[in-house]
Amino acid sequence: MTTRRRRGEYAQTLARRQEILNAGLAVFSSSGFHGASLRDVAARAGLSQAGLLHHYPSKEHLLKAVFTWRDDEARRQLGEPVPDLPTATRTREAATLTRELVQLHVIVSAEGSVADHPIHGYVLERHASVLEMVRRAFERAAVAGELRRDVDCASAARTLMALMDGLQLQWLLHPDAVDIAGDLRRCLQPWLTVDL
Amino acid sequence: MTTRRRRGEYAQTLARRQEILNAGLAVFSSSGFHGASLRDVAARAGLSQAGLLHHYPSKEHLLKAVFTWRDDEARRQLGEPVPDLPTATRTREAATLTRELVQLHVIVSAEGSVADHPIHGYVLERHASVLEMVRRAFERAAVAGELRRDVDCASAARTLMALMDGLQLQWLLHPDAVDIAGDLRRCLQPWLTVDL
DNA sequence: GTCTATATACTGATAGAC
DNA sequence: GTCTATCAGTATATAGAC
Repeated sequence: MTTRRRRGEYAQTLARRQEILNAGLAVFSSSGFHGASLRDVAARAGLSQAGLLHHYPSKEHLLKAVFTWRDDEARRQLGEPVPDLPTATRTREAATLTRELVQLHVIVSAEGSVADHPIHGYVLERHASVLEMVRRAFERAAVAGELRRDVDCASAARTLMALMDGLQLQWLLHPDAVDIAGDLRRCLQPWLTVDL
Repeated sequence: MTTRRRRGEYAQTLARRQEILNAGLAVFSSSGFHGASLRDVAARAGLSQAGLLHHYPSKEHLLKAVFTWRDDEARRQLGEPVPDLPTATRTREAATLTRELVQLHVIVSAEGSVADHPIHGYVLERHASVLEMVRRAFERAAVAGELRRDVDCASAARTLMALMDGLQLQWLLHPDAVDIAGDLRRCLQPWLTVDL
């Protein structure tokens, strides 16, 4: 659909929007949606607030753009389709936590849990989809005989996801007093028939 | 120190402040600190914004007042001093979750994880103190022989707390698709030598 | 203790020149 | 595509009458 564009112009616009997204990430991740100001984002991206609104017509549009950009990026990084449990765990352990990204996730998820928040639907949807992905990973582990028979996949998925969310918050508060990978392993291990 | 006050006046002021705290809880819990407005709080408490500021001289003071009020209440309800692990778990299970309270905790904890947030220090402090309380509960369980020898109390405490935080967020998003008590039990059980 | 009125600042969004 | 200028709305906080 967007084929046959004059190369130079398009690339420049894309680059500009990327700058804006980066700036938006920085601001939203430290102030949430309500606390953020478009002028602040614009200043960081090196253009005026009106200039910003040319690319993203409202604050809500911008937040959604930042969010979907990061989600797609994360999905791309984790790899599609759904990886198996040990691989996913190892990938998670290897990934360096970026304060900005973790804060965006934690703050916007919390804000978005309220029904009338502009991004509520999106947060809901994403949560369900990630949960489903994790559940499928557990089910595949079960089929592969890596999971103890008495473990319920849905419950395990909920637990694992809750744990990750909680640990990320802890890491934000006390980056050095936390052992995410270790705590995850120790919580998961009793459910498995194989070593993590 | 605050003895010998004329009863009537004092009680009336206290009641007024309590109304304001209730209103503040309602507003802060659905909009966080940044999204909340003092006019909104004042309106719900049935007085003007200037009237509100007479009792709590700034937005920050009000948030702190709401927060400490709720914390004290929670501590009082859970019982001091630190209860043992099975008792605490059972109390937790019995406590009905109030959307307002859970949201206040989740949203303000998330917002407060940022260093320059007005309540950052408070969130940090409270997190550490709760974590310490849970750790002590595990250590007492260990002494009582209720804990498996290979379980590290600090790690278990972090994990349990992270799990609680994460499950509360999940409950906000999908109140019916969650089994907090069950998930908690299934996660804790492998560490214990007794049945929960 | 509560009010009205107000100071001051910042918000998101729009209009229109270039 | 970017800007300046501006609008209308809202924010917290203060001043001072009652």
